Amino acid sequence: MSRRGLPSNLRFYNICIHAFGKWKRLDKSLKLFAAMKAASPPLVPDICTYNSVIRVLVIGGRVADALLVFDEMKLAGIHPDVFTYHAVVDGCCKSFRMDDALRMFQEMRGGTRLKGGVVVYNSLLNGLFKAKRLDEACGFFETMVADGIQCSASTHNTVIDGLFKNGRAEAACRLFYELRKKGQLLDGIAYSIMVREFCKEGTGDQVAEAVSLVKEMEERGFVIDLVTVTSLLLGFNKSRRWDLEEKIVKIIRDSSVLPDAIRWKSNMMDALTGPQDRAKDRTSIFPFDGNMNDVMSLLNPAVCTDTNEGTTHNEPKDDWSLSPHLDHLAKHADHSNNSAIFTVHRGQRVEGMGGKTFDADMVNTYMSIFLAKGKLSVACKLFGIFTNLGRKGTSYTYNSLMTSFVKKGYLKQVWAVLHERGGQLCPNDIATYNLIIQGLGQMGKTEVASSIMEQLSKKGVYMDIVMYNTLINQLGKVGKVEEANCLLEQIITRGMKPDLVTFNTLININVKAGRLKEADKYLRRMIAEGIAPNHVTETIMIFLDKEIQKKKQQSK
DNA sequence: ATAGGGTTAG
Repeated sequence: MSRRGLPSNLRFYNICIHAFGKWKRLDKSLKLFAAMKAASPPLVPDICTYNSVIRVLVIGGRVADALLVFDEMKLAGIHPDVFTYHAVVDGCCKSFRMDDALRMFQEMRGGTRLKGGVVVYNSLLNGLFKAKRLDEACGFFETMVADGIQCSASTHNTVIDGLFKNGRAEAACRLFYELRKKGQLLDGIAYSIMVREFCKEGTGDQVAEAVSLVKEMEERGFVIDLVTVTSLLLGFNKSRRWDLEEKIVKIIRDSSVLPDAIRWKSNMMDALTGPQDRAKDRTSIFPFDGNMNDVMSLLNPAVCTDTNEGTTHNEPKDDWSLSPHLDHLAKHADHSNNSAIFTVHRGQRVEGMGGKTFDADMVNTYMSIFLAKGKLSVACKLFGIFTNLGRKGTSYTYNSLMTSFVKKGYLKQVWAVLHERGGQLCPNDIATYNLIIQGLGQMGKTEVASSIMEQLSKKGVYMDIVMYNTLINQLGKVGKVEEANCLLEQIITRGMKPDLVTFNTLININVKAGRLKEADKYLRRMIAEGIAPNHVTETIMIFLDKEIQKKKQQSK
């Protein structure tokens, strides 16, 4: 297509659609698309338009729609390029649609012979690890090498993190130390992952090891950012090694976030020792009367109103349009921000001191420390101080507060917090929904939790392994063991792999229900999957043993 | 334009 023939306006629209996507204003982007087509003379969407719209849909968590638009684009005779494939592959990976992601990837690599860069490979690699498909992830890593792709630091970080999260700590460490020996392709993030792992267990020795790694980071000139500092703070608190905190301040020469974080902490401690506002702890703002419709509408307006499904067929069809689905989306742009169920992006990235999120992230960190200690009212007070500052909480602030409320059975407070968020721009992230599922179980509303998951499933919304594990446990507790067992098959059907928690939960609920044979079956299956039992499994097995002994005694 | 902070099991 000749450059001269292109209306200059098209480029302008494309840039705006892309920009609004970054701000998570899906509605604005879609409206712009509609406006563009309605212009006179009408502008014809080009590859850049489609790439932008697809990216925007992915960012807004509307992966299913993004895939439909992707198909429409091909039907319209526009050939996807590497950017298009990158967007759809990335979207699929982030929403646990690994089979779709792999299919797209093969289409790109085999069918169109486009050569994707290392970024696409990294995206897929990360997705496979996140979906707990360890063997495939390792295999894919080899494919990458075979394809002649030059691994980047991100590749190694993804593999190190993926090995840790899949119970292969030893292999992860080996890779890290091997790369360190070679002195190549390791950056601050690799160190940060190692620091996190050493801090997680919280024994004094391990946290000391983490501190020495941070020292090495400093020597190598890597930035010790807020993510790393957060891991350290959690480690100091768990191990109670305050001497290490002092030590690390001395180690760090360059100005970094750590001194700021520690100063922030002492200011916060001062504020917290002031008079406690008990009323804030127990405000019952939410008039929860047991009406489950409220819960459903809170979860997802579209589930209740049915407006989205109904309109598709009643609309006058424009037979000439090459993008009917996208047109439909654009027409209903106003609702598009509400009907996104999850954001694909989980939390917000932290840029470091000076960034707007510093306070929010510090609150998050200390909130989880207080909550872990069961100091709910201190956490509430902290939350109050934070809200009075007039800042918007990131989703994690709410999530950690709600986790604790849910665990203590303060469901009213959970609803209050959710209502507070009602008018917010950003859709809740998946952790929030995991909490709701958990909360419903606490209220004895397992069947509601179950039906919500079923509806999400029907809508093609992605659910992560935590959500499944939570529901499996709840079904088991109310005696619906058979249904729980079925969920395992559903996990597999959806292209995910059950993890250690899934199997421990399944074994546990089957033991408790007296189904010893099934419990044994799941144990074997777990081992066959290459998942190593841990101390939780052991506890469950001891219980299983006792049950078997009891049975033998009875039969005598 | 990809990677790192927590959440699920006893």
